Amino acid sequence: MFQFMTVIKALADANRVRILCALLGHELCVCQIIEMLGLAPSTVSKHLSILRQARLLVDRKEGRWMYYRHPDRPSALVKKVVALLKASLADDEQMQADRDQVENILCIEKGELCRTQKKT
Amino acid sequence: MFQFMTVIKALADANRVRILCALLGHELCVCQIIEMLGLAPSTVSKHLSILRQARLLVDRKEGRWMYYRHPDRPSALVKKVVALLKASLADDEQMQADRDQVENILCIEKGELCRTQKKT
DNA sequence: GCCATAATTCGCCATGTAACGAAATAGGGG
DNA sequence: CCCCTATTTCGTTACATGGCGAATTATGGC
Repeated sequence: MFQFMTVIKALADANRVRILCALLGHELCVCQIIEMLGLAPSTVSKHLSILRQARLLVDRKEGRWMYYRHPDRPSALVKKVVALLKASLADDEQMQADRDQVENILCIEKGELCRTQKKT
Repeated sequence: MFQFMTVIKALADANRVRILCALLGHELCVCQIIEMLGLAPSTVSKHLSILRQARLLVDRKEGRWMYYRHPDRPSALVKKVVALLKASLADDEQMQADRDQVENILCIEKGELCRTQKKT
């Protein structure tokens, strides 16, 4: 029950759902997720930590950059939840827009991306 | 997205999940749900209204009594969510305890049940 | 029609949560 | 070895949510 509620509560925020969907195809660096959501780094970091605690995501450190992705061997619950996400939001307008934006973000060099974020 | 978030947020409370699980086999009267949860009538009524708005439950009025149950023709999303509930919480301790208690509650005559609640 | 009562709505309070900016942490490059 | 910078942690604020009791609504029995 506790584990179930942890996972559901992690899903109970639209920005966290957007993160999960954006990571469906590939892993992303934190600064790329920040760019997609348009939120403060501290806010995004908190969201990622909640998703990590629920075992919905895992992280990987590479130098100064931190990457997040879906776990390689997810629990049965996580697997079902992700399947639910895919089935329910595949055609969602917001998710489509996010996918498009991530395409653009992936074209920007990461150093460049972070420098831009500091200014705005 | 909005609909998805409505359903997930409705699930993001342990007492509402308990209600959904308790209603898996049969419909229940509000006073019976109140008895199972041990919460104030107004609180339970609010929870039920949230579940109804998310289309996770439907209600049926019979005289002074209001019955809640799972919808007869649930949406694809609701169907999947309920399947997830069943799969994830079938062996849950709390859910088992609730099932047992509902068994007992069903033995009490509803008028009697409501009278008992007014006193305590 | 009036009273009793099951349920809901309303108003309030306490707690939880999402957002931000500032400060701290960790890793690479000079 | 020190600095620069990507990320996290901390402290604060505003708002959402869950809980209760009182008042309201709706229905059946007298």
